[in-house]
Amino acid sequence: MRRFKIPEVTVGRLSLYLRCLNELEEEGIEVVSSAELGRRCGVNPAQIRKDLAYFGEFGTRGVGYYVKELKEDIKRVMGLNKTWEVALVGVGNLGTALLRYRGFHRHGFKLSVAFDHQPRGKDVPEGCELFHSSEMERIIKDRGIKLAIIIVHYSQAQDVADRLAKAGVKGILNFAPVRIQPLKGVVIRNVDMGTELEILTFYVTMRGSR
Amino acid sequence: MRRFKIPEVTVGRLSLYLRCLNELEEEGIEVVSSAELGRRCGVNPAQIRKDLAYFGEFGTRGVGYYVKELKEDIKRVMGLNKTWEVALVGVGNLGTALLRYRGFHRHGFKLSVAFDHQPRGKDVPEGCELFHSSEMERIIKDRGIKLAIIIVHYSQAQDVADRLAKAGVKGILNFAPVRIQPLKGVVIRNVDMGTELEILTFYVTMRGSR
DNA sequence: CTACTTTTGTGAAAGTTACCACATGGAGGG
DNA sequence: CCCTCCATGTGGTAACTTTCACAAAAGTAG
Repeated sequence: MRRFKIPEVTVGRLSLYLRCLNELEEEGIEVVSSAELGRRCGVNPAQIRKDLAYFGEFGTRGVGYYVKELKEDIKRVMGLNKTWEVALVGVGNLGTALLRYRGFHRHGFKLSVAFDHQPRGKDVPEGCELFHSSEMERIIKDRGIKLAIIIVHYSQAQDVADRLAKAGVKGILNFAPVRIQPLKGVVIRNVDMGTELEILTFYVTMRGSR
Repeated sequence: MRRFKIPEVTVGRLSLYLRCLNELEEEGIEVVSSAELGRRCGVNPAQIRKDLAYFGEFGTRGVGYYVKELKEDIKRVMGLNKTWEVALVGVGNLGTALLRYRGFHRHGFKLSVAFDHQPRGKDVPEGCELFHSSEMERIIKDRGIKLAIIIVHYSQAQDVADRLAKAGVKGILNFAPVRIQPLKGVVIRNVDMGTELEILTFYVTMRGSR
């Protein structure tokens, strides 16, 4: 089982395979070939085999992959064989919506705490506690929370990230439209919805004008 | 000005440069070198020059780039020198939050119509009209809307996408956790927040265990 | 006008990622 | 027990991206 330098695209595809395997399981399919899996999720079969080969040998030659087994293997590899507590910072429009988003729970994430600099009057769903930002470091440290979602105004995003890192957070999902500067020992992913739309307009404009 | 096959990463970076140029402009900086721009947005200077070279020559040797000009050039290249009307399908938690998200407007997008199969009692912001899903094709066709955001239950996403494509939509931003099957003449981008968190856990788990 | 400085634009090298093609080895039948 | 079948795992290569390094061009000073 090799360890170092797994391409990010590979990791993204693992997540995709996982979703596809769940569907297969629901359909009662027990064994799947890389060809079939590839057809279903739009990935070249050789690509799938290479992706999996980074982590070991999960298939059986002449047969394929046992859906249930492969699912568990991928979950283990990705660290998804446990529930992760996630802190959310910034309880505005989008923040509130994300707290209520069921998708995260399905994936084994629990948004258990939220922070805002104006918590008064704000409403969070059952199972989530809301605190003032000033308590952020303390609570995250106490609970040993490793993942956080930043969804504050872009001018505050870097500061929040720095504080989260200091409190022991190891992974940050940033929705604010700024690239957070790399922090030692912290993995950062930026989701920029404005950019996503702009990429669309680029290709739409281009196709239209040629 | 070359045209074909611009890598997606390049387009994403153009959007990043644009954001950075806006900041420079606000700071009153009129000229910037690829070195300075690169430092600010964490991109190799040669990369920036290569990215821009796909579309023409925008700089002045020995000087750099005129911030205002480059900004306009990039906007033109990306098709952002106009306001785009965007349709949003699925007015649930996240859908509603996206309708209220100011970020899109800043980028020149106008979420002017929304659709839901249960529009009754749902509240959309000023400047946005809410309709029943059954009117989707008609209204999109009538208004000539080219961009849409899908944020419905994953079981309906493909069907919605097919209908949007038929109605003349050319670009789809899909937030539902399914890969939409490619549609002829339509650019599709998937934003999968579950996957984003999973990629984080992968790297966090990996770093922790080595 | 010339010499010098600076930063672009770009050919070529290095580094990544995706894909093909086939040897390998497990499963099952005779 | 051997033979056939079939899909995996993987070496090699093609395709693509990033980075280097330098010639070319523009501005400036003497």
